[in-house]
Amino acid sequence: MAPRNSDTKQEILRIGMDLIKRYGYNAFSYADISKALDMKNAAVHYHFRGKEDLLTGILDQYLNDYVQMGKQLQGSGFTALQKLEKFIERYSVLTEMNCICIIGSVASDFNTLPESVKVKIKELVSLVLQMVEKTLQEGKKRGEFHFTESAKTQALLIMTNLAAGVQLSRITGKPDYELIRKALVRQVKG
Amino acid sequence: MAPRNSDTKQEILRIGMDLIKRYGYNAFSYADISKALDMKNAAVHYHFRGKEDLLTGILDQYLNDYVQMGKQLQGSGFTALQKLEKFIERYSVLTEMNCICIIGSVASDFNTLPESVKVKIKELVSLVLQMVEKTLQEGKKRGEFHFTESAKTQALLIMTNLAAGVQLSRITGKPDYELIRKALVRQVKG
DNA sequence: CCTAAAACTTACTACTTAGTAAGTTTTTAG
DNA sequence: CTAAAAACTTACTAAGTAGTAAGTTTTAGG
Repeated sequence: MAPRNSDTKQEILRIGMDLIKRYGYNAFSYADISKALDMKNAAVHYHFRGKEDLLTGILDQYLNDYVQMGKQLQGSGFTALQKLEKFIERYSVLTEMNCICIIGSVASDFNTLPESVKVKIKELVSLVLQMVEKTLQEGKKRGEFHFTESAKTQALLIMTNLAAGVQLSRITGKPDYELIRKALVRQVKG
Repeated sequence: MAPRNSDTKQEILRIGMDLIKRYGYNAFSYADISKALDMKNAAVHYHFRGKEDLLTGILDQYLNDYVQMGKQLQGSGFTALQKLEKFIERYSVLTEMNCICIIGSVASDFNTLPESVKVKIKELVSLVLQMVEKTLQEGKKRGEFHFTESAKTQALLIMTNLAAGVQLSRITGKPDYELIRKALVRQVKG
């Protein structure tokens, strides 16, 4: 079913990430992945010893993606607003795909995860929050943003609006996500 | 382990709700409930034919609780701010218990749920949103609140701040929830 | 006390889960 | 061409999953 050309390990990570965003970590199995790639579950175990290792791999790649995005945006000539909108766009895409964000997904399953993964998630969330906070600070300095809360608090507000926005809109419909998205941009613009 | 005096059906609902808030719908089993009540899994099946019926029962009770709270607050002499704070308090308690809200929990598992349950969740979320929206409108009319967004949009912002606030603070720590809580109150006060 | 319904337990089924050991095919490098 | 490492498949296991049928205990009402 899936193209067998490219790196299998990468394919597994891709499928796994999609399943987490679509159904949640505790709702998918090795069988789901192996079926999607038209192989046996033992093949998945060959690349990732256990589900813990798989989740770790998925989180690592997600974290890496963010760092990559951060580097790309750094000194790119983009305004702070453009940077924020690139961040928001990720959530818009999720909404369109009927998915929720990885962070929101693993946050729900958090208490069922092993300690090593919990630590990784903490790192990931902290990194994302710091990136948003930094962009907000930059925007305020440049006179693009005029929010009154601290940059950290405003970053928390934005993160929660987006993370729960995709969750909620999956239930009540996409227009609600759009209302949230537009409102939070107005909020930071002041 | 649990007291066997009161209604078992109610006890099952209580345990089930706790498990959903703590671990998520797809992360608990009938065995978890029966063990907690020191009985056999078949006894749980006696009260709730399947997991779908159980979730429906839990959602019904949750919805009922909200309607009850709504009636209690209606014409109670409480200010709009006090009503809003009573709503927020529910999330503060969740944070303290290391739990997330039912809505956020089932939102993550939404795509794995049967259609009948999805409909019920939609009703539940709509009701909660309407309650918040109504309180916001009342507060604005009475000069307590001064937010600039529409009451519906502001209700969405508050709901997402709180729902994802408890999720995020379970990862990054309770202080982050407090930052969000205080900021959103400032936001509606204007 | 007696009966009948309610609330269970016992004992099971069929299926799915993560995970593994051993063997086979494919790819790669000398 | 060949050896060996990488990437698999086959064929399992042990545990957990929801769910059920039949039998037993408990409870409540006449």
